[in-house]
Amino acid sequence: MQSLMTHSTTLPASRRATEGSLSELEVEFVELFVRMAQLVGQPKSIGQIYGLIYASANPLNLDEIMLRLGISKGSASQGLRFLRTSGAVNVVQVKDRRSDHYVAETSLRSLASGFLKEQIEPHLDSGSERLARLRELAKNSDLDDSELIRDRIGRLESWHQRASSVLPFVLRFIGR
Amino acid sequence: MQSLMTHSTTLPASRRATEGSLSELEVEFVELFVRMAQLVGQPKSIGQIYGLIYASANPLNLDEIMLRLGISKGSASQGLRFLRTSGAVNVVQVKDRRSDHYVAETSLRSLASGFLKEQIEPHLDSGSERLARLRELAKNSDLDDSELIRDRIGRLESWHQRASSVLPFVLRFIGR
DNA sequence: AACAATGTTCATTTTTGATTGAACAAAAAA
DNA sequence: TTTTTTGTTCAATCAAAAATGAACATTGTT
Repeated sequence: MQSLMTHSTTLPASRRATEGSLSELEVEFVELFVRMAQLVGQPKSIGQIYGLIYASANPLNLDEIMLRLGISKGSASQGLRFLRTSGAVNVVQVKDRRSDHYVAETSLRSLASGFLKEQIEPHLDSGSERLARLRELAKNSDLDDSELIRDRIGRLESWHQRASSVLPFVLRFIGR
Repeated sequence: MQSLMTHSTTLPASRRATEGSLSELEVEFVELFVRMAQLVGQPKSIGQIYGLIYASANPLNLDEIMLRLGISKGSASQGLRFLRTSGAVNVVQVKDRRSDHYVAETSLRSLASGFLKEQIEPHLDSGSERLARLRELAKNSDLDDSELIRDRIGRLESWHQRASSVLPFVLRFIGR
C-alpha cells in the first residue's frame, strides 16, 4: 500500500523548504484541486495537499506540506494517508532525509480507478444487500400496491446492474 | 421546467394521507435513496423526498410529503424545487385537489442526465477558464521549474478533455 | 372585500463534518 | 539510555451546510 521507490534529489532550486507561503501559481493549482476534491465529496485539505504536491518539482514531506499550506499536523497526516491509500500520491525516499517524501501520481487512470474503487465500489456492494432486504420486505407488503413495489424494485435492480457495468467501462475509456 | 400532465387518482387504497409515519417498506426505500443522495453530494432531505415519492402509488403533494417524513415546510419546498429542476420528479394535477402533486421520474437516463447536466457540466465549464488562467500565470513563472509546470498543465488539459468526452459517452451507455 | 390554501424565502438554529493540537508510539541518533 | 525526529490518534473546537419556521407573496374561494 505504499510504493517505495528511491528518488534522488538535492532539494535544490528556487523555493525554500520551510516557507509558509505559496507562489501565485501554486495558489492557483491548490485552488483548482480544492474544487476538484469538493466536487467528488472530499475535504478541502485533501485538495490542498494534492495540489501542492502536484505542482512541486521535488518530493515534499509532511513538515513541508503543513508549513507551506498552513494546516495542522493532524490534517496533513490524515490527508496524506487518504491520498496514499487511494493511490493519488506515492512515497519516495530522499537522500539524507529520514522522513517520507511524497510525489503526485499523475496518471488519470490511477486517480480515477483509486477513487472509484475506494468510494464507489463499496456503495455498489452494500447496494446488493439493501436490494435483497427490500425484496424480503416486499413479500409481506400490502397487496394493494404490490404491483408498483415490484416494478420499483425491478428498476432499482436494473440501475444497480447498469451502474456496475458502466464502472469498468469508464475506466477502460479513460485509461492510459 | 415543470411538465404539467393531468393524472387522475381517487387517492385511494391503503395509506392515509396525513399519517406522519412510514411503513417498514417505505422506510427502506427512503433510506436507500438517502444514501444515494449523499453519495452524489446531495442533502439527506432530497433523498428522503425522492425515496418517498418513488415508493408511492399515488402522486403526493407538499403537505403530505412534509407530514409523512416529518420534515419542515422549508425543506420540503426547497427539496422539491431541486428535484423538479433536475428532472427527478414531475408535477401532475390531481382531480379535485388544488395543490401540485409529484410523481417520480424513474428512467435512469433522465436522472443521470439531470444530475450530470446540473452538477458536473458547470464544473467542466469553469474548468476551462481556470486552465486559461493557469497558462497565463505559467508564463511569468520561475524558469527553474517551467518544464514541470508545462507538463502539469498539459496533463490537466488532457484530463479536462477526457472528462468532457466521457460524459456524453456515459449517458449513451446508461441510456434508455 | 375578507379569508383560506398553497408555496417560497431567508434569518436563525441545528447538525454534520473537518480541523486542530496535545498526547502518544515507534524508530533513529546521540 | 536518553533525546530527537517522525508520524499517528483522537477528544475538543470550529466552520460549513442543512433544516427550521415565521413572515411573506400569490392565487383561489366565499
